[in-house]
Amino acid sequence: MPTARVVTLAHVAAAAGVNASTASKVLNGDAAVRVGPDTRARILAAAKALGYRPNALARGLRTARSHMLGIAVPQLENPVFPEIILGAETAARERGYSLLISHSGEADGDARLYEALAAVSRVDGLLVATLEDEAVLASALARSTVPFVVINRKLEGIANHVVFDSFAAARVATEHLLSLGHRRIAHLAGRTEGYNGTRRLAGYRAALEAAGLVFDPSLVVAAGYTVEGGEAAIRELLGRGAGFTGIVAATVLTAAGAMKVLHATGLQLPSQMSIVGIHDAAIADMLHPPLTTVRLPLREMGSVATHGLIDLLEGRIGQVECTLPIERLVARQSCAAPLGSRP
Amino acid sequence: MPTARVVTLAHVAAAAGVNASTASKVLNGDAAVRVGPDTRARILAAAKALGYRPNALARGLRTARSHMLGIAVPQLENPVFPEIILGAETAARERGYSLLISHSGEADGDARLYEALAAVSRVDGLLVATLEDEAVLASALARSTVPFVVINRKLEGIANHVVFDSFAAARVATEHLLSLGHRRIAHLAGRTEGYNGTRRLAGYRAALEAAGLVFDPSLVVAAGYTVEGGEAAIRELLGRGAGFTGIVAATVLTAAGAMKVLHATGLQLPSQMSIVGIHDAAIADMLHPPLTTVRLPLREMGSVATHGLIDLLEGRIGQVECTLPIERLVARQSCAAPLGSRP
DNA sequence: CTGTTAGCGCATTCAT
DNA sequence: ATGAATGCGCTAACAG
Repeated sequence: MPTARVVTLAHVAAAAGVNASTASKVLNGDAAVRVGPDTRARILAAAKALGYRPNALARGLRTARSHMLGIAVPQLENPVFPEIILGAETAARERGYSLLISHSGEADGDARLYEALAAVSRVDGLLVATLEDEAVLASALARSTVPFVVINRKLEGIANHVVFDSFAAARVATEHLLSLGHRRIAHLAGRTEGYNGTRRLAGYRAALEAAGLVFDPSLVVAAGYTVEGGEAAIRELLGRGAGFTGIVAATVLTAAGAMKVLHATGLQLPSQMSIVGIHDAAIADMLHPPLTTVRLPLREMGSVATHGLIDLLEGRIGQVECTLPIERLVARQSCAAPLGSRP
Repeated sequence: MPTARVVTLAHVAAAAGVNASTASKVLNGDAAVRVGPDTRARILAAAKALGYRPNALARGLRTARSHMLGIAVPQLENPVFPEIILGAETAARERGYSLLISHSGEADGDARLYEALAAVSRVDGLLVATLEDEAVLASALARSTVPFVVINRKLEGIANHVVFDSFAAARVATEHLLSLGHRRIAHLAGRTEGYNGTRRLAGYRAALEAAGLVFDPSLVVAAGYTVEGGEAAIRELLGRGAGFTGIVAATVLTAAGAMKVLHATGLQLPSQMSIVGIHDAAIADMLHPPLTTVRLPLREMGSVATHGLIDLLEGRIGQVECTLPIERLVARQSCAAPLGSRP
């Protein structure tokens, strides 16, 4: 497999009749270099004519900057992660960086996770969007030799992070149901220990209390972030016999799982049961009925984290701490006024 | 931002009291080197003790192999691509390669696409899963300086590709409906010019004809590969008034779009209309009713393409040409016997 | 204004 | 069985 003829800086310099270092300065737009306009033109012309492409490896070796970023995600099945990656990849490209992907899979135990992170070697920095247990993640990250920004959660003792306002997301979702007249609203929570889980639960509760309702723990079930979790949780809730007419689901997958069970139960959506999901994934609009959601700035989260990481790397800033506002509620057909309310 | 102390080969060599070149040979398991067992042990121990990690950039510069692969995908919104990426990333990691991601977005025109590919510079090879027009893609690829494998389509004049059996996928889907007693089966086709589109159409038609039915062009509409395309196509079909009781949808997104319209129309699924989708994405099970699908070897396609590309790179093989069999039909609740059939 | 020199970290001849 | 020397392609000091 003969690699195609590769044009090096030396070729360009030779063609332009200058020294390689001069060509390097000109091509890199080194501001501190004063060079004759004709020389500059010759170099540029030669580079273009020869189709010169700098060797990123050599440059990286010399400058100790690979211009590559790694992103660690737990999985690709949940649409949350492709969205984050999309934002990250776009931002990275804008800034002249490439994005190396690594999915940690079912990594448990920090050694395994650390391996996944280390596999993303030769990167200048790391974007971390995994779902590990706090302690495990912190321990793995403590060994990192490069700067990193944590996406989608705040970690005790770790400065750099970009999150969105999970509290507001749940509050807005709950308020929507409240405004429709619902008074008994259940919450299919995420992981009630995690950052997002606790914030969402708090947002749900705050909305309830602001409306003068009392928080009823029997209306809350931890459902995780999967379809199966949603199914199990709604069954549990239904089994408890604690009447409710609306549901705030922690994610769109949780909502989908709940809807499967509700359909099986024969309950009519939205007339007999309303549901709001948090995360406006494409699937929300494919569910039946189309799911009302809170649109989350996931792409933006990836993008902001990436710009922040690069700024960090380049010494422009010292820290990345950002909480993005949620976008808005997207009303579809999964919510209606509760049955009992006046018509 | 002081980069953490970095251990080089020289450090290891010094610690072991040997020359760097010796350490290099031992650490790389160079077979042609005979080295004293104690020396070898000392080197290995020193490397481990110091936590030596070879500098991938330096190694790449020296060997002219970056051990990085690029994957170009058109988008991340369609779950097809994350699945392919997952397979590719896993395979790459198994072989000691990293995966650099690049989404070409709405690239049209080969210059733009070429830029996207070139952005994935510094890679040893390229995995190409874009959706471009044949000519555009071929023209962009012609400029590639590295070997590539095309995923999910065959291209005129381009040898290396990994596809799945699109013909069989559509045939199996159609046969399922046939076996249930359907006789008027519509096809929401993909892009009827593309590789997959034509193969699927052919598979659909073959199944029909094998069952002694005549192919009716008025039952086929090009729907592309999006939800909106599915919606438009089913409306078109319904508008034609050509009666049918079953639908073979080119993708799960197409099927989801069709189902939205069918629900809006008030048709009962599956009692009044059956539907099968091609591609067993996670969403299939979240639709209502859960969608019967043909499971496609997407992850495997990514994995096989990646192994093939690496084999190509390493000179183990000369060509990658592979058509993967489909996995199987996954029956859910979107199909039933047609109304007219005996009970 | 431009050229010279040096070296990033590694793998690879070729000598011992 | 090991070491010395060389250079991959590039950029950064420093000369001139």
